[in-house]
Amino acid sequence: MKGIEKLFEQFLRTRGLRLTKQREAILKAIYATHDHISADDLYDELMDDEGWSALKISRATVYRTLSLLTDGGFIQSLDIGGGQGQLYEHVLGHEHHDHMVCLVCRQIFEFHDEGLEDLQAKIVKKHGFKASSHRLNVFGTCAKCQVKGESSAAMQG
Amino acid sequence: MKGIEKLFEQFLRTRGLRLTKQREAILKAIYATHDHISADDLYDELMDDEGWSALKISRATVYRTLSLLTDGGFIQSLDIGGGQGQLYEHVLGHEHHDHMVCLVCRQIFEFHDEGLEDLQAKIVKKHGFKASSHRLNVFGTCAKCQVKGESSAAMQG
DNA sequence: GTGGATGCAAAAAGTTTGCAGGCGT
DNA sequence: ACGCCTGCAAACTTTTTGCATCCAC
Repeated sequence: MKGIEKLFEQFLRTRGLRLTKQREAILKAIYATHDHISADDLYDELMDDEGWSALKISRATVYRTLSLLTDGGFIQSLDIGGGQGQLYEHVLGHEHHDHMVCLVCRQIFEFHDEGLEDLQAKIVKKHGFKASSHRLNVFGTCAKCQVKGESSAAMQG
Repeated sequence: MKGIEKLFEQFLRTRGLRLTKQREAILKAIYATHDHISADDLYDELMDDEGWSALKISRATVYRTLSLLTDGGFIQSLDIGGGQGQLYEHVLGHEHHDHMVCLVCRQIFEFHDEGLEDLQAKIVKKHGFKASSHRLNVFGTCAKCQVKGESSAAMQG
């Protein structure tokens, strides 16, 4: 965690950018949650967490910093549809994974399979494409909601 | 193509909805292109194609119909990032595939691999998740842009 | 004729940008 | 002190919605 701040500072330095309190707070906040969070929710969280202090953070700065963090590879965004815009998650200390999105409860589950990654890489390469990243989102119903679904279906007849 | 219109009509009927000229035109337009198109571009295209006729179509109707078509499984949307909103593509007569997005030229390439589909399905099921659909987007550099990249890199260095 | 569908324009939601002043280096 | 960074508010983009009118059935 401290290491990440160091890395961020280095990243900024190499770009001739400055480490400000706002940027630090945003980095911390997004690394403090292990959820997939929207820019707006992150802003709200920062308002709560930082409310007691004199530190003020505007939405604009949140967006600007999020973009910066994405460039630096500290976070990545995903869009799970439903028109709520981008969700962000931190990358460091949280290796690559794919997502299963439950369409009933909107919860997001992560999974990872090395064999799948290898096969994907092989196929893409076969097409002459040089992959730098990928995003696999599976939509459906999670185990919990499948059970709930059955019981409510039974109630309906 | 005629068959698709029939299917759409049936779909509307089962929902107690009506087949209007606007809906027909939008369906045709999205099945006429084999590209991934945004709502706005589709709107523009409709304005051109239908400009000579008396048929008027508003953006609102485009969005409403796109949503209807997605519900009916006639089209599907994807978001390739870059904040240009959703892109749509037709589904019928155009079986499931994944996407490779070239970050240089922004072109989208489609591919499909049965083995990959099977493996994905197996893994997801293993997690107790019931998948209804999935979206795999691979980001990177297409073959053409790799070549271009090399030559421009050579120029710079 | 009736109720769903449309166009228009305003509203929403998410994100970006211009500018004057603040602050990290 | 320099000039990057920030907050603010306005602008922008994409999509949704309210309402009076229109038209498919």
